Amino acid sequence: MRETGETRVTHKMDAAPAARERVLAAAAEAFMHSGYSATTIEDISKLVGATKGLVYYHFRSKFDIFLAIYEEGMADLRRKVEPFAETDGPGKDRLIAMANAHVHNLMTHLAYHRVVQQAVRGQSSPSIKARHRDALLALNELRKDYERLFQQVLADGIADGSLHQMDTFLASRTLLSSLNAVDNWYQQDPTQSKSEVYMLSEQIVGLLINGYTAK
Amino acid sequence: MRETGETRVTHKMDAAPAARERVLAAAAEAFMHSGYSATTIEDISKLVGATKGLVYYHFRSKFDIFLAIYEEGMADLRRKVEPFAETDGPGKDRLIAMANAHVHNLMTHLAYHRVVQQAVRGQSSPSIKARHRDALLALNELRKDYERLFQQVLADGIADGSLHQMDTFLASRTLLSSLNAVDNWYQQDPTQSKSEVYMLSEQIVGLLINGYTAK
DNA sequence: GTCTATATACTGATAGAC
DNA sequence: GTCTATCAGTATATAGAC
Repeated sequence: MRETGETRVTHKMDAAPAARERVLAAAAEAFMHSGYSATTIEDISKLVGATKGLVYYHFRSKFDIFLAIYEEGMADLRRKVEPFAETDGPGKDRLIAMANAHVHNLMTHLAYHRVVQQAVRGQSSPSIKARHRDALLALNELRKDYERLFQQVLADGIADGSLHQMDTFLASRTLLSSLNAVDNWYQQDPTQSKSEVYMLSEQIVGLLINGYTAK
Repeated sequence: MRETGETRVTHKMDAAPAARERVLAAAAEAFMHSGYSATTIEDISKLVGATKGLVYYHFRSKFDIFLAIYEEGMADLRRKVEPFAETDGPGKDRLIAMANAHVHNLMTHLAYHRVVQQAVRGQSSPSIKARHRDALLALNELRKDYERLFQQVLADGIADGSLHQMDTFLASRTLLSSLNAVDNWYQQDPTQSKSEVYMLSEQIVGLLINGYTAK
């Protein structure tokens, strides 16, 4: 998928992150606040505390920064959610665990998540370059793969009777877009403890999976 | 709210819409496909079949076009949904009727709806002008008013026992953002009949309100 | 009312100094 | 590796012809 032959050392976890990672984090923050188009390379470099030269040393183009953020965000999300799809137990329980992992990842990696969401929209820009278009289509495949995890667990839950009969394609679409929609209104709060984040996530997932109607 | 003293003749409904309305519709379409920032005035004027001069004759700035679309879209949505909040009957039934009206409006006015959604995001742009910021805050109040319709009906439903006990603020947030999230994946299809649109809307609302778990 | 021409400013990206 | 300087392209908005 990557045409460059660069060797990427992931998860280096130094005390001072490499410049490349600082650029990525700053760009995610900037894209989150202002959107991709409205964010300038200068915005990003200012956030890093450097100049444009630094940014262009580490990335070929603004779009490449976007791609890197998307890939990293999506890979992390999948890493966190997939294990719950593969456990044993009723489909309902697995679905709830997946949904909680999804929302929790969203809340704790809000910037990265919002960038991924931006890619889902604005793919049909008329003036988009052919090369960019292909890259977005490839990312869309990653998203579809992720969606299939939910479709499968929904089907399992219907089969074992823990979920009611429904169209699993429509249901996965509706559920996932609902989970993602949390990023529209959730705001990170530094005073919020880890357990508070978990509790909020469980409340939201409870409403989404069990609905609003009285039993 | 509007500082200009212009007299706006709304709903003129001529066979040939006024140029101003054609610009608005074209802009909504362009904003939907490419986003606000990536859309140029030239894109809009080309869609109308005219030049930039026309656009700037009817609107002072690109941002003013955005505001006009938001206001019109939000007013129309409220006009369609509010009546269902004010009927008699159990909260659950009213909530379902409101949700259906919301999703149906979204599906049939997709371009306008996506523009409204864009405003909900990207409000915290750092380089935003003070005047624009105030206008966005005013629009946000319209959105909050609309959200209160749902909060009230949720509270009614809890009181009459048709909905289960829950935090109505969190629930209205979760429900509304889920309803709005439909615009991320729904694609208008000219071959789809009116009744098919209604049926799809009811399926989605059913999943959102009743949940996915077996009864 | 609508178009043409243009002023003014900004942005992505490059080249080369250090 | 990072910065400075700058180019080339594009965008908003205006002024004035028709």
